[in-house]
Amino acid sequence: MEERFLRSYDPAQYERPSVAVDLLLLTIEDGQLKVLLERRAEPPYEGCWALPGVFVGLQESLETAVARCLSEETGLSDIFFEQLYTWGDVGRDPRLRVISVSYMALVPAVRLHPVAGRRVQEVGWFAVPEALPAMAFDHARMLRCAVERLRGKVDYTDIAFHFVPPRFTLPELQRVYEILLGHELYKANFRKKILPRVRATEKLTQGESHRPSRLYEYRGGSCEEEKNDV
Amino acid sequence: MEERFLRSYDPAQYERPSVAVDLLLLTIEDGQLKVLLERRAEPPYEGCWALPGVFVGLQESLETAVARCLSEETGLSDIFFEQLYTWGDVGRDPRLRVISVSYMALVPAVRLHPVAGRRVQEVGWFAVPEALPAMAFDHARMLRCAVERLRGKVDYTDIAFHFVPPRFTLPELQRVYEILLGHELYKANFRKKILPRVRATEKLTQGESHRPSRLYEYRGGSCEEEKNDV
DNA sequence: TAAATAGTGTCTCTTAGACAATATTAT
DNA sequence: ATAATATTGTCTAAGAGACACTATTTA
Repeated sequence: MEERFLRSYDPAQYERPSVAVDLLLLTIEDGQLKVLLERRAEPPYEGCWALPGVFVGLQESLETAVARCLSEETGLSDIFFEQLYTWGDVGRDPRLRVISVSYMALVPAVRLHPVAGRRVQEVGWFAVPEALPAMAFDHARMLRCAVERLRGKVDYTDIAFHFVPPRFTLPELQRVYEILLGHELYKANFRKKILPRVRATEKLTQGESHRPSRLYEYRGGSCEEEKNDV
Repeated sequence: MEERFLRSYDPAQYERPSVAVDLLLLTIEDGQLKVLLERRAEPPYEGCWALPGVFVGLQESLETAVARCLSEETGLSDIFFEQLYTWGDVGRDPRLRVISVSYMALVPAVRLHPVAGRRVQEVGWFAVPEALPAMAFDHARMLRCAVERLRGKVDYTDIAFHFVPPRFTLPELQRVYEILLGHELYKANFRKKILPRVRATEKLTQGESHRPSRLYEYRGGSCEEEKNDV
């Protein structure tokens, strides 16, 4: 009853938590799923690695905050992302109350090569879950949650396409699926499943000492959201 | 770069949004999916219907806030709920910046009968989507999102079990599935699919002028989270 | 022509979907 | 017996999984 009154009366005057967005920036490189982490320069969790994140300004949407964070980390502004989960335990940050909205962002490794991030801190890409360092706050749990969600969506959505460039070969895409699912797939079956969702181009790969592979494009529009361009 | 500095320095001193939880409290009654709404007594959206919700206190977790809200609305403390999505557009509340974490709560209709809610305002159960009134804020969108999520989870989780009491008949459960999915199912196939997930009891239904139906219990532990007891 | 990878044809087996038949209660 | 609903058996069709075969490039 009191809270009711509180709510309708003047919630603005009560103390509020801080709100942040935290980023699960994922890519696939060297046959592994990798996540971007930053080393913390001061307490708490000094020296630990943490997910990139920013506080949400009073005049910006969650998506704008995510785009801002992505731009800082990669220099890119058209990376696909989607909201995952909001973490609000009282003690998750020992300094102050922070409610954190986590987002998963997926990017093809080739787009990252000239690492154009304007980051000051030390950053690194870590293989998941093989090569993860000690992580700050509840970020290890966030990561597990993200990977679980990603794995779950691989079979019934086209989310895996976000890990390959606009033109890709089917063997290349198959490797992405295999890495995400954690087991090998049969070429023939994979192609039967994927072919309706892609469009063949005229081009073939070149320069390798074996039969070249045809390049395909995503046919789009089917079951996955588009890139969150800004 | 500025935001980085801001973040690591002292985020506490900057203005913060308010954080609320909003509740999609759903049940199945009279062959329809229904949602609980409250009529707003003052602006904005005076007279419109809105989802129940509360502001998140500085010392309570999101789940605690949800349980508090559920208790106010129903008098119950062991209703299943799960987080859906966090809505953070700048203008979604014309008064002040509110970031809202929406939760879906599912309850069997029989538990609601002696409506023990301690609500002051006018509340009502509305059939979705047939009998929805004009809704405040972005709550209509929240509802669509919730129903979509619910429908999507019906086939690959046991979420539908939350709409039936601990002991239920298979025809009863089948009706829940049919309402959620929006189409009829074949008895024989439904039973084949469900039987591994339930445990038969010794009891049968009584008092109807036809063959009685066996009561079953959910075998649990398989693929769905448990109730969020408090 | 050998090595290496790309791409295709086809068989099997599981399972979802459809329908028919039988069972058990009250009137 | 009849009405009404519960419960079971079985056929079919579609799709996932497995494997063998063919194709095309460079060295």
